[in-house]
Amino acid sequence: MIATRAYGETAKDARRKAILDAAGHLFEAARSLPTAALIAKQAGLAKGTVYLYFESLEELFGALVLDGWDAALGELEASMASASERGSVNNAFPISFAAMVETRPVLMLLDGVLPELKTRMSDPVRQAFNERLTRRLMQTGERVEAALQLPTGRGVQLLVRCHAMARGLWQSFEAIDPSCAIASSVLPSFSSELREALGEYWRGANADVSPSHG
Amino acid sequence: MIATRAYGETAKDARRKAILDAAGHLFEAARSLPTAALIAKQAGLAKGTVYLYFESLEELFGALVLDGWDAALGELEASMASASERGSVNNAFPISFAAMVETRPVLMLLDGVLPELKTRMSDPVRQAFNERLTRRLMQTGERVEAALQLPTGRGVQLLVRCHAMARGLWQSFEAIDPSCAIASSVLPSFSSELREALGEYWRGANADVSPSHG
Amino acid sequence: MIATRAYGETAKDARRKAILDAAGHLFEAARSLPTAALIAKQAGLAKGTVYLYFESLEELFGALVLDGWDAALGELEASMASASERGSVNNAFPISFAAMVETRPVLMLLDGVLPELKTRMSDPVRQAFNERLTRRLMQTGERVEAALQLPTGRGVQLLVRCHAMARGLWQSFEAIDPSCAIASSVLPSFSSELREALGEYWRGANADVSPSHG
Amino acid sequence: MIATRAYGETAKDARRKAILDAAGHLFEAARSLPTAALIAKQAGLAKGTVYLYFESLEELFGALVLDGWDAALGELEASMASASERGSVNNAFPISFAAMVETRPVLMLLDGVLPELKTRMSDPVRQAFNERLTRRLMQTGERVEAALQLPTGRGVQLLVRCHAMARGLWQSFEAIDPSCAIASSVLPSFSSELREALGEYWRGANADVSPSHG
DNA sequence: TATGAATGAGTTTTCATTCAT
DNA sequence: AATGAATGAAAACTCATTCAT
Repeated sequence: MIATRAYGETAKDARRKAILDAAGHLFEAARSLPTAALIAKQAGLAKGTVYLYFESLEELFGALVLDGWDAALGELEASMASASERGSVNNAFPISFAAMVETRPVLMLLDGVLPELKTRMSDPVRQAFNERLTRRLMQTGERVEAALQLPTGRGVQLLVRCHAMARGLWQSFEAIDPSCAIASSVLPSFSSELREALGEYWRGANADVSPSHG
Repeated sequence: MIATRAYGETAKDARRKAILDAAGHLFEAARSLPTAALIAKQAGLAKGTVYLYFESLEELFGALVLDGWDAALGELEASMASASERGSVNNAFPISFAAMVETRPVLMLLDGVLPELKTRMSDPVRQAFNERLTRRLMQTGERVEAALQLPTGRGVQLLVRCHAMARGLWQSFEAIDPSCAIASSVLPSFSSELREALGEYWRGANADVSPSHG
Repeated sequence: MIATRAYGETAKDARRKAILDAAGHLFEAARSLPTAALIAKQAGLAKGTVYLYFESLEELFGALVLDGWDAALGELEASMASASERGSVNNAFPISFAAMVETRPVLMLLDGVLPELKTRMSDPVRQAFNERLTRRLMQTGERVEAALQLPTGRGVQLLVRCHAMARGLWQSFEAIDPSCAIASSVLPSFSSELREALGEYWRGANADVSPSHG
Repeated sequence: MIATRAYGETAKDARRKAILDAAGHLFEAARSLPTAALIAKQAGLAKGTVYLYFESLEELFGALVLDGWDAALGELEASMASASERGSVNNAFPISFAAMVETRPVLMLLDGVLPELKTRMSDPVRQAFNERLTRRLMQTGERVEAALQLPTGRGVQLLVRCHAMARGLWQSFEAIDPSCAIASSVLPSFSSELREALGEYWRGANADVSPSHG
């Protein structure tokens, strides 16, 4: 019952990925950070092996967040690029963003535990995490600026604000208890809420400031 | 060194409040949920006494959140009412909201641990928590509707969306590591970000839909 | 299977003593520091209870050493005092010292793990340990000076040197493997070795320096 | 980055030596037994390779002790021999012994962990260790006897007793915490303590027993 | 010979909660 | 009502050793 050994960089990357997948699945199922023992079991490995690939659980979860956002932002960039080609850039961003979020509930779930998680990270781990995440966001920000012909810096700004809206709504809505959400009569579903709210924000963000007839 | 006994409802309420205060101070100082032992010590009581007033730590923290939002929303309602009297209702809401949030960092901090916290709540405790929070939000929503002459339901909606923006931005910015926040060059401070973002959202939310010249 | 509660200082002191006893017995039997789980079991308590009385295992073992030496040195002081009364002070010290050591093998055993133990102590725990041990030794040193009419400081010196001889011999001899000791033909038993070696040292320490006819 | 293979006895001995050196340096630096992984890294080898040269870590550390004492005793023998030629044998032994110890702090450090180490050795390893150490000591003992014209057996005896004094003093003094040692006012430094104590012992050990005027 | 990935037993410590006093 | 001693289930992480390559 000893796992096959991962020799070579490719195999090791794959194993690392497998561990992250295991952790992700468990987290999604339980909506709560899994233990090292559980992750190992799910990945078909021994507990110690997990620590061969990650220096601590916090680093592991950090990597999960980072990888998740990397993929999601990549998708977003692709959407923007193709929209840019078709000339229909206008409201593409909030729509693509909402789609991206809805496709990946794990990301929102992970965002929910991030504050708690960061608390427990060691200083260097947290620093590395923050830096990598920031860098990735800024990259997408630049792509957005290019696609929408926005001034420098405006891309990340929009990205961060849309993300904030999504994350905040998620936590109010579906975070833990979909059934007993806030005023389910008034605010029907996370999905429609998100689209509407992002739409409103986007409209305000792109309005000419001058003729503001509130 | 045995604490005076709290006879009668008033005395008991005061003691309950004292426990919550102790927990709140500790949480704010450490940015991490305090243990039962610590809370008791800070409140000058024995550990067991805490459990006379709260059935579990989760319930205690839930009450902390609820009380915090109750006070904050009360303030917000007052702001709206006075703005309404002065006739200057227009952008009063996002400004008051931002002010409210900035005055009470604990609330945002608490919001950060809420997902984790809810995970650990027992079902009935979580249900009660959700219900009370919802009810309180809807009450403020109605006041907002009255002050701004909005249709039914629109008040909570705006409230929830502004809250989402605030909570989401906070978590991106100041959650744990103010120094190493996201792209500090581009996105300077939580405070200014929040005001700007809420401003943009509010403009979009109140624009006539017809002449949308994006 | 819940242990009776130790209410009041006396009961708590007794329980603390019981835990130390349990640890001491286990250590003597296995000649290796017992785990927290084992100590608790031996003492008929839950693991967590041990940590109610000691902040860490290291502190516990430190207390074991301290208590052991306290008792042993007390005995030594008594011996010196009674010898002083009888006027037969001359070689009383090395003899009493040897007797003290032989009666208490645990002390020597503990001395053996002390370097290792100190390595693992936290700084404050180690500091406190060192200070208390030093203080205790100096107290006995003063008593020895009084009984033998020695100049100030000479008492601790003799104490430390005799202790060094005893500890060093023990570690060479019986530390772990009594059967396969060093040259069992030439150096028969720890006990006789110790008496002889201390006798030799004592003679040299009390010789007039002038007529040294080596 | 695969280490060159050690073909032939000489090459293998050299590699074995390199591993021991690595372990020794690490131990001296950290004052605590290094892990297999660390030793391997320091030696520029893979973990598995260490186990080609030593059947267990305990055996490795045992070898470290043995080699250390072998060198030290060799030096002592040389000192005695040269002192014997010059005719100035009288107090040469304690002086040479003290010098030997002071030059090699690692030895004392290793002595400190020996009890702990022996506890963990497997029976055969411990047996072999004890036997080799004994044999080496007896050899030096004989040389001492020859140089000082002592009766058979007296050499090891003196050797063991001086060693005991040194080891015991070291553990009281410098073992871990040089600053906070025992009564630093009364007992100034390990070095001077050792010389004085050995001097006293030596005088007592070589006094004629008959005219003992204590 | 050399490598280094995988193993998993083993340990300390924390802390919410209970309940005898 | 208040106390605080006792509980014991977790959980993270280490590290000597093995063995497939």
